[in-house]
Amino acid sequence: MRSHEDGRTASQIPEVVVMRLPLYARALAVLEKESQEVVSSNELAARLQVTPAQIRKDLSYFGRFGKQGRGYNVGHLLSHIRRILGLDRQWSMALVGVGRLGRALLHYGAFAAEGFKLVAAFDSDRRQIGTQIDGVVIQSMEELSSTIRTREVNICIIAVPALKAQEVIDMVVQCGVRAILNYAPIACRVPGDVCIREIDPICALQSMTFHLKVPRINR
Amino acid sequence: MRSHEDGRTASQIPEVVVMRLPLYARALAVLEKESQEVVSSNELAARLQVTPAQIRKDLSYFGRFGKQGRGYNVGHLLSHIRRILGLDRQWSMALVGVGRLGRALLHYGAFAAEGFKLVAAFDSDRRQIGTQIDGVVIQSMEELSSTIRTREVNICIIAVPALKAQEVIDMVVQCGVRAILNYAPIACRVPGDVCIREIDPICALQSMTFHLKVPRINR
DNA sequence: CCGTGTGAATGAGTTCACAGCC
DNA sequence: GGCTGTGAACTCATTCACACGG
Repeated sequence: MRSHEDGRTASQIPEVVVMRLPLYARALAVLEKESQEVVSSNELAARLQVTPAQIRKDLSYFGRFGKQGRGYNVGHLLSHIRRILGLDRQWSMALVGVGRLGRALLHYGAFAAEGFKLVAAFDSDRRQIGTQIDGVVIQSMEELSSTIRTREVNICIIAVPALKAQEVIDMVVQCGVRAILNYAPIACRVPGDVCIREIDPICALQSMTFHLKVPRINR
Repeated sequence: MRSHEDGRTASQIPEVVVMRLPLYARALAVLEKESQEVVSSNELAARLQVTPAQIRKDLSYFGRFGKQGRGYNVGHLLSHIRRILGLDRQWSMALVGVGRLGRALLHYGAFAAEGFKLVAAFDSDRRQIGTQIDGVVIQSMEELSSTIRTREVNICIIAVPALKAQEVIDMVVQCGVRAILNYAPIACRVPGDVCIREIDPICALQSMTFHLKVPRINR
């Protein structure tokens, strides 16, 4: 269904592989904190509940990081993966929609801890504009375009009601944002060169109940 | 020919298919609200950014819901999907971990609106125990086991720190919970008959930066 | 004609299995 | 002996294309 090639951007690395790298990075960070120097694909796989072959194959897309007979140096592999993912720098994010969910996200410390800095927040509610949450001043939607450009925002978090989401997404895409973390429960349309990830707990719940439905045999 | 919705064996339906059904349900609910009576796989696909064949194939795992030359009756298909997913009933959830994130989840109205009722909340922080948030009294971890059983909790939401998550998950699994929505940033181990879904915005961000990394050519 | 339902064909992703190196 | 890196084999998922029914 992908509309058409835009050659240049189209990475030949499977998206599933890219999505697993952060998991590897996280596990390696734990090992590093535990002062473990070397890890085998077997050990890493056991921690992550995947197969060792999966890890080796995934890594092989990017280079040869291991030593035969020994395994991977934890620190080296971690910094390689971080560089591959672009985690060796800070990223600037803007939040659109400062309702309950948006406020919770503004307070959420883990983004900054991982190098994702929330530098701006926007809402259409006049009463909120000008107020400050965790050091971020809430701005009007009219200011969105100029602020995103001047503050060089790379990523937008969408936390507006479903009905407004597509419109807001179109706006931020128009401003040159190419990565969107979408909390709105909607299947939205973005150009092929824009990356979007959905956070949708309702869908997650609704797909789990499919399995619960069947009555338990041995309780 | 596939076994129909009430088979009781470990489902032979691909998990990807199950995970798409909630999206179909959501789109159909919108159409129903718009008073549209009939929809073709083509139209539905256009709304959801998937292929029409995908939708038809997915639905064919569960039965034959359409009419040739016409399409699907919106209301009928929606109620079929809801029944397939087990959304034609209420589900009881418990929240473990009432930190900032947990509190935000307790306030979140959409769960209840979709038939997922938060009936209990647990935390290890003594100061919080006994206090009430949105009608739910926060209980101690010691009460978890008995409350989950007496209140017949089907689903647990995990919102505890990463270091505590596996331990808490083991506890709730021990209490017979077979569905877990995990907000803790950890790859956790559950028995094969337990369904778990991860909500992990950090991973989502970290996999998007892979694509951002490449400098934009035409800004 | 139009659109579903579905085998068959294609494509993507995972696992196997082993050569090669430490 | 142990473990990586990787083509080949295999499994799983998506798309095609068309027979069939409204």
